[in-house]
Amino acid sequence: MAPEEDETLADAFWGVARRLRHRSSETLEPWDISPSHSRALGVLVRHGLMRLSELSEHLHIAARSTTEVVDALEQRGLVERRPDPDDRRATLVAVTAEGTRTNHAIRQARTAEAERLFGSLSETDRAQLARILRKLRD
Amino acid sequence: MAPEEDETLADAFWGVARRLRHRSSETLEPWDISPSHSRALGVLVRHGLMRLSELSEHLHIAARSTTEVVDALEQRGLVERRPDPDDRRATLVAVTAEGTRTNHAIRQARTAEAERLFGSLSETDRAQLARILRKLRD
DNA sequence: TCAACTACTGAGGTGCCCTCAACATGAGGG
DNA sequence: CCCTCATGTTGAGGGCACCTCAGTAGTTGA
Repeated sequence: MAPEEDETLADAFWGVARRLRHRSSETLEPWDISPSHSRALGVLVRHGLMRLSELSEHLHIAARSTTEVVDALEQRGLVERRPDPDDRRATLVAVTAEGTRTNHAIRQARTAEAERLFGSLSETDRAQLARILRKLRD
Repeated sequence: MAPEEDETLADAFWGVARRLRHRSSETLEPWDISPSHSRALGVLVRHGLMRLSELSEHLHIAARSTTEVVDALEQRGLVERRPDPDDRRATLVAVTAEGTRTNHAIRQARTAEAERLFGSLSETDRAQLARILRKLRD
């Protein structure tokens, strides 16, 4: 049967990932922010104030990596760290006004970007893709 | 209507990519080889002897990056460099016997891996996904 | 009070790419 | 024949997105 074809599924995936990475870095260039950072910003805007550990869970990355992401966003003035009044071990991350504005701008730009990359697909293909990806990620 | 949903398409993509990376590194652990290196090995086995520059094109990466990939494969004895008799600027990359064997073993393991990750999908979903990914990558 | 646990971060590392510039070789023209 | 320009590869250096391991400050329960 053709086991090689299943195999190329992963390869095809990486091929698309590469293109997507290129596109994203172009799109985000004006804000000097990386895709993963903008993702974190999005989570923070949607869910509001939270601890670093909580953010880690949302992003599915290690706590240590979250420190770096927050460092970058803080350096750009998009978020700020605050002590948690309830637990002095913890640090809360809050989005600044600037962060909220930037997030909006980025969302718009990324919608346009998705248009360009995923635009070659039909509506139904796009819906299929979204559905399948979510299933894989559950 | 709901532009945010299109936006998450890219995010969903990265979520799956993360899982795929984890799985792959587990699967490939016995051979101490990375996904991208195994991809290169696959290309070389399928298409035979070729120049570094040609390999770059197949992989869609910069020539300089190909140098690194070949370095790694050569270090593990899976490929070897040979001078190109027709052009002394060029270097040919050839798969060794060990490389061919390893490639076979890896293909089998990766098929099993795909089974685990993509196994939650129906046959038709898998076919859809493969088709859509190839369209996005063309 | 003390041991066990939790939240965060410094240090250091890996994978997978990139650009820029150097270097040798090759091909074509004056 | 030499000079220039193009081509093939690689050294140097960088960036992003992650990781683990170990350490510190703070908390909680017996």
